[in-house]
Amino acid sequence: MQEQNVEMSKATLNRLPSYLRYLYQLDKKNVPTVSSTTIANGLGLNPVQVRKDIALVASVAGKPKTGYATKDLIADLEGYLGYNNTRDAVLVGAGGLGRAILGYDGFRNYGLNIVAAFDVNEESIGKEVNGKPVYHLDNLDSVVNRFKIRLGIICVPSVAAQSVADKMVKAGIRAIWCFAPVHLNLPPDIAVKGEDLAASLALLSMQLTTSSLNE
Amino acid sequence: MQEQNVEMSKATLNRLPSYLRYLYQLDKKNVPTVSSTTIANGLGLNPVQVRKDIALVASVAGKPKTGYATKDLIADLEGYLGYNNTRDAVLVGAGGLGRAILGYDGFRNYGLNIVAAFDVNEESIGKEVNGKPVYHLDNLDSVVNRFKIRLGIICVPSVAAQSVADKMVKAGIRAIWCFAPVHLNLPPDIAVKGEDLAASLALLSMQLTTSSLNE
DNA sequence: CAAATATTGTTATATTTTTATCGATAAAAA
DNA sequence: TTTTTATCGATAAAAATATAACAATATTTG
Repeated sequence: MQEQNVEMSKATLNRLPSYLRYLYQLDKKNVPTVSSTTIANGLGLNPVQVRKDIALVASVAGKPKTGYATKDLIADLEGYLGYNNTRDAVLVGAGGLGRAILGYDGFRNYGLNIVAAFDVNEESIGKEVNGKPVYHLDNLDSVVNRFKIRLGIICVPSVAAQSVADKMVKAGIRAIWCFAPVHLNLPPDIAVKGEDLAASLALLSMQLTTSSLNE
Repeated sequence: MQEQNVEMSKATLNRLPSYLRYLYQLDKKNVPTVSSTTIANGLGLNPVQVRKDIALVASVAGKPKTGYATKDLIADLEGYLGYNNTRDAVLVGAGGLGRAILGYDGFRNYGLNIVAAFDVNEESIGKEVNGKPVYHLDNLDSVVNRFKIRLGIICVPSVAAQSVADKMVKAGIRAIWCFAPVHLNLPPDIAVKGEDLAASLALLSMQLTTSSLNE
């Protein structure tokens, strides 16, 4: 639906969700328009950078002296980030973190829908978590194929992560979100996003020592 | 303890944990030395970039034709990233995600120690999660002060996040890791890392459509 | 209605980050 | 022992990214 043929830098792409979060806040306070300067100040960025980022996604030009219509900007960002198109995903590993993710209904607002979970632990198999069925891992291939699912979430312990990732790829998964703090060896055409939460927190913790604040 | 006075870019800092994950894997296979080319190939990076990153943290020079000693490099990275110094943290919001984080023992390997959790839900107060006590939120200030804690983790619903963040800052917290997908308005000297998991997954999902793979 | 002002979008400049090049060197091979 | 090779570290070039400068233009103020 939305065009992404314009050159969109990695850095810009990572900033877009933060703009959106900021705009939601303004919209809730019924602020009808917003300037690049306001956004920049709110997020600690440069106003020109904000304008340039916005120019890449906005369908309507901003008005001098006024800025952008908050609701329009929200709609454009949501559209660009694909929050309007639903995409299905599967999750493997219905332990603590897996169940927490299954239990979070907010994914729907981002166009994401976890259709099923998989595990090898007989305790959880056959039950549901937040309305989502938990199947045995052996059924992964069948479900992924049947529903043509491309997105996989790994919440298993580190030792099992590579094996699960391999199974996912074999089943047809093309992008993997991995919470196990390990390096996955996968074909280069598979998009992998490692979410090493502990390392992420450690990085934040480092900033306390260094007192150099980088986001 | 470790010096960070050399100019370390944001981008480099984010790559360091991935080097470490990759090196752990090699070390487990008893690979004694590793070259920048090997690491770069494994992680899809440029070898020169890897060498430069390593130069900023390594205490020993690499040897021509051989590379770096795996264990030395691991030690240097762990040291630089502060995985050896323990730092305490508190967590607010003992719901699904909060409990999952409390239940994860791996934080210890990163020098992180969650000392207590806080909530307002009478159900969980007074109990323990993975050996960590859950107190009423009213006790946050007292605990943070008593143990001189600087690091706070927010796992409450979005509507409560700002209020919890304010309480944390008032209590003396200097760095906040926030899982609620909202923009927090806080003094500029407070380090904030927003962990918008759904947005993160949505970004990964976008790559499926665009088929341009950026990490 | 004219002047002042805030803001946009664009073009130009500066900075940062990445990648390429190259001489030096340790290990391996001839 | 000499030659070849893989690799490092440093410097140089290129690419990407961020910031500054500025003309154009709505809105507000006098």
